[in-house]
Amino acid sequence: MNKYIEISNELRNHILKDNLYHPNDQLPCEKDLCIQYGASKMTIKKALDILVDEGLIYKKRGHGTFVKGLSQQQLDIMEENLCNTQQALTGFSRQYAKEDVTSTVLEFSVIPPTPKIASNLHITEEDFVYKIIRVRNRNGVPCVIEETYMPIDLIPGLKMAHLESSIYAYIRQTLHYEIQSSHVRIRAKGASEFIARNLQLEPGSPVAVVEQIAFLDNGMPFEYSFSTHKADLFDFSAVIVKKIP
Amino acid sequence: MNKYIEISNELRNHILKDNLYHPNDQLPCEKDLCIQYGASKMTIKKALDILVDEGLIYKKRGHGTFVKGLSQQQLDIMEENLCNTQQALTGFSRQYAKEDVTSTVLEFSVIPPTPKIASNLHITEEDFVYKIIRVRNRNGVPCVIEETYMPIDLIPGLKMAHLESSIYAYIRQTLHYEIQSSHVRIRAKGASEFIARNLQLEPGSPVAVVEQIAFLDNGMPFEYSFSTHKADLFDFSAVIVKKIP
DNA sequence: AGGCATTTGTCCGTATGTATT
DNA sequence: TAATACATACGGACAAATGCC
Repeated sequence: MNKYIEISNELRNHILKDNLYHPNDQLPCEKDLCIQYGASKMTIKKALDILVDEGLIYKKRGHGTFVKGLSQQQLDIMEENLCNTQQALTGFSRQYAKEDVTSTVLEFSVIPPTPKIASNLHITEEDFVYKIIRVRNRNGVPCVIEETYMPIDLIPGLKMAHLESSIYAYIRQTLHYEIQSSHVRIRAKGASEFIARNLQLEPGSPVAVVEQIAFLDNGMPFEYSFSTHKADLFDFSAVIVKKIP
Repeated sequence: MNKYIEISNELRNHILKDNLYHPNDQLPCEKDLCIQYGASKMTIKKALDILVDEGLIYKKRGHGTFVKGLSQQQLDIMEENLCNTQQALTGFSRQYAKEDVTSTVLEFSVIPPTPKIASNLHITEEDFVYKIIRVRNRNGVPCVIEETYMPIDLIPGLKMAHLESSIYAYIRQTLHYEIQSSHVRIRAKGASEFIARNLQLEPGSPVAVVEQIAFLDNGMPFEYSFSTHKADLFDFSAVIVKKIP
């Protein structure tokens, strides 16, 4: 593992687990951290900047580096979520790996894409896409319904069995692609009759919809999806840090 | 302005506005960019890494740097949102600066905080907080209702007039504090009777709730708020980029 | 399969700038 | 003013991944 990753992991643990650094504590200055970790200033800076981006600490020029005044609840959320943010890129099955996850496939077909789908998947309307509609159950309870489109050229050989377990595992392990990033858009709405029926809700009940475009590490969008979550099971966290002073 | 910010701004414009670099295009290699911009490798790398974080480009070691296969719609969203993500830290009035924004103050009082509020604002239950409930109107239409708590010690002298315009402007311009970051949590639910009445909705209609803790550049949380958005006016975008290979 | 050139990644050292106390 | 601490920028050495021959 890289040095700056290791240092940032260690410092993060000191804040979130070891209780070595508490909210509002000042961290050792960069020079001391250099000595402590036998690293250069750039390496320490890089390690600290990761924690700044994660929302754990802040730095003030001429002053020092400090832990933010975070509540225990926030610390807990962050401990759970820091990996989770990354796990958004590992698919539903991995995200809830500890729980009993099953899928009910409602539709699995190959169709020509609508203009919107073609555009977002960066293909033409003459290409074909898989259309997949799945209900995801956690511990036997339906909680998300996913409508997914993927270019067949990019993800060849997709079978029903993959849908019932994890498409992401197929992409990673069989096709040897890596997922690089994902652009999400979150909205709320009332459940349609179709959604309501499959999530065991009343029509019009509040649901959260995550529109996602996911990219492979070759820059191509390979998945365009709409995940509709039961409102009371949906919880999305994010940290926004000011970059430009 | 810093060199790496300028370079990254220029490259971003080449992608989003000048149409100089298109989706899937390869950018010049770092060495060439060094020559082109008269900058060192580290500076170019830093500029490019900003665009990677923003979700515009990706890099492959031993191969090069490329624009992602983004749709025009995505490019539009990003052009609008790249500033917006940062503007989440400037408050509602700034965010919708082009539109006619008004506020209706429903409650403005000073109360002792509940345990949850005290914890998230990192104060004791013996401190006091402002409690503010405001309806925000865009072009005369109520679209968000905000329930806000702020420690009176941190934000002294807050008056009704500030609530009717912008609290953030007061904090920045009068108290000379800067907002450093904000932790948000997004959920969906059905509107309560109170929410429904004030947003001119039917009770139970879907709404999006943003729970936010905002931090000053001294590390202290100064605002704990719940913003309830009319579902059809709520739209949140985010980019998730895989950091660890 | 092996070797080579290309390209980005990591890490170090150093110098200078800027904000705070 | 001086000391402190983080920020920017440069250059160089070596490592690791990729594509091509």
